[in-house]
Amino acid sequence: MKFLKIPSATITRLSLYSRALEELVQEQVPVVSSKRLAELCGVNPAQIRKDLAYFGQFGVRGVGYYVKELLFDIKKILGLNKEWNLAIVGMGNLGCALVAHENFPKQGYKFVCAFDNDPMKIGHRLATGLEIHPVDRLEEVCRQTGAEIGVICTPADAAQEVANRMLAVPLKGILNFAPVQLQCPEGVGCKVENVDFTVKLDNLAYHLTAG
Amino acid sequence: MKFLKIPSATITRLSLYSRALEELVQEQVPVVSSKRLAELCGVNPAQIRKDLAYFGQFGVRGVGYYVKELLFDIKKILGLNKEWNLAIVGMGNLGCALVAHENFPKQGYKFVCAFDNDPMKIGHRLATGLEIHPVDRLEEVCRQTGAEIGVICTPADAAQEVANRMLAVPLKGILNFAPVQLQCPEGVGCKVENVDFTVKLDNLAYHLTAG
DNA sequence: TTTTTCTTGTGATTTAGGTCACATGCAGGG
DNA sequence: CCCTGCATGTGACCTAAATCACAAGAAAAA
Repeated sequence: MKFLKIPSATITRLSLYSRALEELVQEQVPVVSSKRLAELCGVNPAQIRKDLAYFGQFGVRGVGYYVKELLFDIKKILGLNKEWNLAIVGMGNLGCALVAHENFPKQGYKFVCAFDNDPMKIGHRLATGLEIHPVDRLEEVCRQTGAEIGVICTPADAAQEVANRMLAVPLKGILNFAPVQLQCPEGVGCKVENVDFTVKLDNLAYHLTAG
Repeated sequence: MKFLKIPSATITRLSLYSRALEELVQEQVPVVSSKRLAELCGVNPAQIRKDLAYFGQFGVRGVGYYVKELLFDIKKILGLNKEWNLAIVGMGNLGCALVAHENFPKQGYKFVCAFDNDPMKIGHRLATGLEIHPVDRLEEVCRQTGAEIGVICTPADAAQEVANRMLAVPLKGILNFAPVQLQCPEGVGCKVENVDFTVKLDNLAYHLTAG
């Protein structure tokens, strides 16, 4: 395979494939065809083969893909063969829910530090044992704890300020739950992903209204 | 403007524009150019004009767009000129956080009923006064309360079952926080939107690893 | 009134991504 | 050992979306 720019949609789908494969591992299915996997993920079979082709050859012609092997390979591609350290800012309802959420550790994501500006919360410990630090100390504590990815759960108007601090650490990835478009200076190698349920709801509202 | 299929990416961006315009209304800015709005949203100016062109003409040449008017028009296009009733299933940490989240009412989304299967939770009332019903009664309570959109916050293995019940109500839109690809029968006019932070995190992990 | 400036609206172009279709090659049966 | 069946891998094709570039039109200045 030649070196090509990999569509970001491909990465997103790899994540979906990985999830479906975990399921199949559970069910002790040894082999899966692109056809079957495509059904499970709701995509086109050729799409799967194309996506995988960016990274090498993983299947056996006439047979399909060995589930365990393929899962291992995809996880390796995505960088999920290591544990990722997360820093979270904004310990409101949503922030606390995320820290407690079981899916993160299951996928190898670990919260290593937490921040908030509310004096009532600072110093308090969460159920997981995580202490809440003031946002002032973000750079310092992130470095100490080896945080690699930042998670922003603050209100919209605080998010940019927090993002700036995260860039200063520097964290190289930000998962943003605040409903704002974060402005990241060019060239700073920081990838931002937005989790935007308001936007998703608006999509639903539109389709229910118009289509 | 002729009748064209509208890209779903356009709808997503309209939601972004709407958000940025709310901001501008706050700041009492009367007029905005596509150039300026594009900066705020991190998109191409022509993109904005193209997106709006699907729905009509909203600007004044040489001037720009009147902020309040445009906001009103976009909200109307998205169907946000009414209140939407939400039903939520799965009152764990995440579910409770969402019900308490201030952004939903701000945008005209209102939780009208809540469900869980845990006997410890059923009958209990949330801070908002919302009572938790057993999932068995989903169809009944959804109809009574006029729920229009379903929100799924259950673990992955319960999500499909819940979705099926929602289709039976019938709800016409589902916002799915569970990490599964919900299977919706063809022809049932139900739009599913996935809020998938695991996938977003995986994207970050990939970029930090490879890119 | 005429000219200049500015920004929209939109056809043309480019780019990117998704789908198709078939040759390739492995496995199992006769 | 050969033949048949099956699923991958991939080049060719097709579709859709983003960007460009410019004509049209409004307001302000001269």
